Amino acid sequence: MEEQLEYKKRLFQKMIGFTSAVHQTSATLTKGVKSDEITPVQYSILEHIMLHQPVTISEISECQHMSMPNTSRELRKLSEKGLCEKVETSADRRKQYIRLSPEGKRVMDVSFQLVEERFLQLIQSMEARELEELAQAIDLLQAKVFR
Amino acid sequence: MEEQLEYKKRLFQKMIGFTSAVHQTSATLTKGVKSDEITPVQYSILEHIMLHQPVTISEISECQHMSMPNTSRELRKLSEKGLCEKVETSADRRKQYIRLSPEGKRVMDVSFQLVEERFLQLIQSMEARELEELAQAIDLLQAKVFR
DNA sequence: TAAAACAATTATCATTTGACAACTAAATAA
DNA sequence: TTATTTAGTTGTCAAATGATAATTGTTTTA
Repeated sequence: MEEQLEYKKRLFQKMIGFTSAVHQTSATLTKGVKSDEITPVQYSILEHIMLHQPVTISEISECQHMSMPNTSRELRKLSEKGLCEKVETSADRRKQYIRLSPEGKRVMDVSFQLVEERFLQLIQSMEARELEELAQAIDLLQAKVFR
Repeated sequence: MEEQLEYKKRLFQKMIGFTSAVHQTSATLTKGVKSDEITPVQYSILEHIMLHQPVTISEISECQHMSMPNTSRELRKLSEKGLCEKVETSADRRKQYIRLSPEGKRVMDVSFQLVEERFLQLIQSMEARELEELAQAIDLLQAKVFR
C-alpha cells in the first residue's frame, strides 16, 4: 500500500508536467487565431458555447470559473457584437439558455479552421496505427481523469 | 488518402474537446491553491520555473506567450516578493537565468501539496493496472503531441 | 572594428478582468 | 401564503494584464 502511494505521487508529478504541456501546446496552436473584436476571455466563452451549446449562464460561469456578474457582462458584450443569443425555453423561466448566433458560429469556424490546419501539420507524418493509439489515449484520459 | 484526412479531422475534434477538458479539470484542481500574495499570471510563471528551472527570461516569455517587457516586470515583482532569484551564469552575459528562491519553492510546494491531495482523491479508487494505463497514455500523448 | 542582432529593462498607457454590493424575477420550501 | 433559494442583471471600482516605445549592455556578424 505504501508503494501504491509512492506510485500515485509519481503519477501526480507526471500529470502536472502533462497538463502544463497541454496548456502550452494548445496556446501555441491557438495563438493569433481569435478575431480581433473579442477579448481572450470572450474567446474562451465562445469556445465553451461551441462545444457545449445550448448551455445556461450558470454553467458557463461555473465551468469557466468566472463569477455570475462577470459572466453576465461578457455575454452581454458578445450579444451586442451579435455573436451569441439567448434561446427561449419553457421549463424554468429563470434559466437562460445561450447558443452561438450564425455569425458567432462563422467566427468560431474560422478560428477552428486555422487551429485545425496547424494540428494537421503536427500529426502529418503519423501513420494510421499511431493515430489510432492517439485517439485511444485521449479517450482513456478523458474517461478517467479529464471529464 | 481521403479517408485518412477525414479520420484526422475527427481526431482534431476529439483533441479540441480534450484540451478543453484538461483546462477545466486542471483549473478545478488548482482552484484557490495559490498564495494570496501572487496574481494568476505570477502563479503560472512560478509553476513554469518550478518545472523547468533554471530557465532564461526569454524562455519564460516565449513559453508563457508573454512579451519580454511584461515578463520582465512580473519577474521583478516576484523577486521583490522574494520568490525567485537570478542565477549567476558565466556563458552569455546577456542571458539571465532564473530559479525559485527557497521561499518560492516553499510557496509552490504548499500549492502543489493541495493539488496533489485533490488529484489523489480523483484517482483513489483506481487499481494498479488502471494507473499504469493512465501513465502510458500520458507518455504517449506527451511524446507525440504535447511536448 | 563597425554594424547588426540579441537579451533584458524601464516607463507609460489603455484595456481587460475580477470582486463586490445591490437588485429583480421566478421557483421552491416552510 | 410567506420565506427562502436560485438564476441572472446592473453598476462600480481597483487591480491585473497587454501593448508599445525607448534604452542599455552584450554578443555576433560583416
